[in-house]
Amino acid sequence: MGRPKSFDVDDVLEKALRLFWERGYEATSISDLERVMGLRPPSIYAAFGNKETLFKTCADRYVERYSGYVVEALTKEPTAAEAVMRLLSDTVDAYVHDTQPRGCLVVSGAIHCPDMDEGPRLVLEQYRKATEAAITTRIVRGQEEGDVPKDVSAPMAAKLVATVMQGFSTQARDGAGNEDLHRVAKLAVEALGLSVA
Amino acid sequence: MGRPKSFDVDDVLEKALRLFWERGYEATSISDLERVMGLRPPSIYAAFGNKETLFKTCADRYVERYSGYVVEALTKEPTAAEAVMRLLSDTVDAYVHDTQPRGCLVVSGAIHCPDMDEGPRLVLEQYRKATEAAITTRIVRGQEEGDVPKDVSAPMAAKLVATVMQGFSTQARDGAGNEDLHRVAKLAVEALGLSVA
DNA sequence: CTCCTTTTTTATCGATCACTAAAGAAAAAG
DNA sequence: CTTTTTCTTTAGTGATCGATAAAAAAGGAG
Repeated sequence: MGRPKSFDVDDVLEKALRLFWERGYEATSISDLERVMGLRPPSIYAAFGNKETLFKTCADRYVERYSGYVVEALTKEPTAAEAVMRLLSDTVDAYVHDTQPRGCLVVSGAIHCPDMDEGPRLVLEQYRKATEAAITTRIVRGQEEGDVPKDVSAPMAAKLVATVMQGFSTQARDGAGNEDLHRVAKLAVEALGLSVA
Repeated sequence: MGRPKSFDVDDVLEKALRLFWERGYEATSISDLERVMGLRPPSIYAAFGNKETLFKTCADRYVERYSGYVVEALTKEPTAAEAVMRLLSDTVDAYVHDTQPRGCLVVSGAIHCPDMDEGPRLVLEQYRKATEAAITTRIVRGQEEGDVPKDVSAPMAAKLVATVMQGFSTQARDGAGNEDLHRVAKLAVEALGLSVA
């Protein structure tokens, strides 16, 4: 019962996500969000709490809707080398894409926040670390299955992959071309030495 | 003639630089700068213009005082492979250092600014691109001098190195250890295939 | 000393920040 | 219909943003 919402929650959330993605947490004001969401402040606060909880909701949405390729790449390929190659390749396509803001919300969305130990920055940091951990797990699996040499340090190889992904976000925002970054991704994987022989 | 300044310009500039380095351009307020510089607003504005020009002055200072290792690494080593190895190694030491803020001001100091086409963000972007260009130049030189295979794409190899450096800034801010990043740097260089045979 | 220049201090400025109280409007329930 | 519930609109809150006007203070020049 009661008066029904005049807007579609999913729709306005997508618009907020796009703005946070483009401008980052701190540089996006409630006033900016009002404009793109087409809502007055009380509607925003009633529906999403406050700016920080709205951002967290958007971050979760980003991971669900725009980062699916990470798990996809790490689970759908037969070898760790192929998984990592696909991961980096799909990352490039996600970061340099005509219909999306450049770069990654998780990497570049909240670098500097007043409090390092809580808030948006920490949420994204946890997502970054979860990604790196997932890569480590995939490489370890490769070693168990025999497609990755045992002398490779899975955590360090994974950290290099994560580092390259994070660097790609800056590169994408600086205007790097899709094709160039694909070549860089290929170079990076070759240097990893993940394939046996 | 006239009343002499009550503060040392170099000294307060260093303090402003450290704060921008730690918190980034947008998250650092004039009020914060007042506190660490020990100055009242009119003194800051009279000496440094406004917040944006103060940041640019700090960015220039950062490059001069804390990024000297880049040119050093690219000019003082006999081969491109050694130059790149030293560059990444010194980058790790610069980004994870007990007496300095973690990460890089040029990479992480101004990700999101209202105007993409001017202001702090653009200044840092230009520094990032200058670094990548310098790496390219060094690798090309290696090819001319015969220590880098001719079939390597210098621009792409340089972009990978720049990407890893940029990723290191995020890694450093996320708490990665100095030793771990050194291992990652070594991995990255090995994968580059810059050495002939 | 007095004058002149520059810097300091004090006290703000208007704009914008994130956020909200209160009243009006739109639906379902009775 | 009236009542109840929920949402939207209007209009603002105090706090902080970057930046400044005006006056007091500290030096050198004469």
